[in-house]
Amino acid sequence: MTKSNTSVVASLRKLISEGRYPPGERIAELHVAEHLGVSRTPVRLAFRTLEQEGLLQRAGKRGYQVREFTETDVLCALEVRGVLEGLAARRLAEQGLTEDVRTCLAKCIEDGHELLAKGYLEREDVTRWSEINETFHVTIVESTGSLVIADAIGRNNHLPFASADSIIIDTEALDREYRKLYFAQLQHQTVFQALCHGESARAEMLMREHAYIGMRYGELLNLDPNGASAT
Amino acid sequence: MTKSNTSVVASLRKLISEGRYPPGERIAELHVAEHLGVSRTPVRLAFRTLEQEGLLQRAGKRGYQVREFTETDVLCALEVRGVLEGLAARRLAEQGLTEDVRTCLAKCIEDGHELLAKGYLEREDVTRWSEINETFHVTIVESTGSLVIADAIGRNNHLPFASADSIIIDTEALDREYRKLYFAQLQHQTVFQALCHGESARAEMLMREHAYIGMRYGELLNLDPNGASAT
DNA sequence: AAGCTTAACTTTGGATCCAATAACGACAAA
DNA sequence: TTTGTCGTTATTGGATCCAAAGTTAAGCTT
Repeated sequence: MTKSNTSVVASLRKLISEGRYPPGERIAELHVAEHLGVSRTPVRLAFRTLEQEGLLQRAGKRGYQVREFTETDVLCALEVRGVLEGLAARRLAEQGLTEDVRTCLAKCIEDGHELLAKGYLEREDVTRWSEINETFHVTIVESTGSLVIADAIGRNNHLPFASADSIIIDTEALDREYRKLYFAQLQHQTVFQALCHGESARAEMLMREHAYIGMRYGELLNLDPNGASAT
Repeated sequence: MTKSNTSVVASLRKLISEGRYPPGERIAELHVAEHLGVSRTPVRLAFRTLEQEGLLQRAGKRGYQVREFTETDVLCALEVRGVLEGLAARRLAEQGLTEDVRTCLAKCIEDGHELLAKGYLEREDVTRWSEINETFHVTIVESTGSLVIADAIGRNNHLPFASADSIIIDTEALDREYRKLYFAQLQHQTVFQALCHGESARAEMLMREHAYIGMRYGELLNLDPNGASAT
């Protein structure tokens, strides 16, 4: 059969998220290799990748085990993602917006509001939101010269989606977190919208209003540390 | 010789950051293997790890190349780190503080102010700051039940330190970014200090004052999206 | 019967071998 | 002289082999 290595990683990730290899369980190279019909070598490579992604962890000195995620872990991962996207959004805003970005954002905002009109996010809505999000993400990546932030987002992306299916999780809490993430993103887009129409003053006001993530980060140099401590 | 795999990763990372394998250059398994006196297998494993870390990237379909970082990439990575630490700090603050955390933070703040008293951060100061930071980081990790954020920070940690040495970078800009990061951290610690003394009102005031990262993130559900757009 | 020692088996890590393929170069034809 | 094609070479990916380390279990001793 001879699958390519990337597909081994994908297959293994899928197996784990499906619960075929339950969290906390030790995972043997040979077993996976036979299961996927490949040699041990690509499996070992896949293990390294999955370890870096955080889906696997070393079991003492001996092999790997599927990492256990608590509910807060998953929610944390979503929060990390939200914060990083906020950072990306801020940098994008600082750089200025090209025409492509504007049209893309307009579409995202439109779709977003439509999705938001529904009271409760169904599972398929989350998927759809994920697609919108993906577009938004790609736009940011392509506009931002630097790939570093995009990488950071990408690195943290697998976690919630891979593990949310495999663990018992309070769907209501998950939904709530998704909504938070979504609202945060909508706020970013709102700021962009203001920027698109050249209303920079209003954009800045919105940023302050939203305690825009990292907004004052660039101003930190002007702060007196002792003053900050004493104020 | 038979080095362990983790040491191969470390050695390779060191070689790259020393510029032995210049950015953008293609890097061959065999060459590295001979250079380190090991077989190709551990090198291949190391390549996967380094790829996930973002230090290597695929060169087309064929092999890897050392990733090139621009100055903004490195600064971006530091900014990512700052944002993530801000998030970690917020969660820690929400959870409440144990006695260990309090003493550790007190020490960090003391050392921090001392370091800050110097006008300009020397290279060795950056290292020292890095150590203080490490303590702070470990404390956060041990206190926070969830390892996810710590992972996220860890994943993005290699980049700036590994590449800052290997590329030509405006040291003044780097220093500026370090200072920003440091000030941001000091702000977090200031908030903690207030929390330590039970001055929750003042802590909250400081959070608002600093546009504390993610502070209002938990309040987003109360916002009317249309209202946010219209306000 | 309980605990310790030892031996067999399991499993990982490293090295080597083989196959596939992309890069490189040489040679020939236009 | 230039370009296209074919053949060689270099390099990666997968499979297999071997060694080392650990785990388990059985047997022996006290």
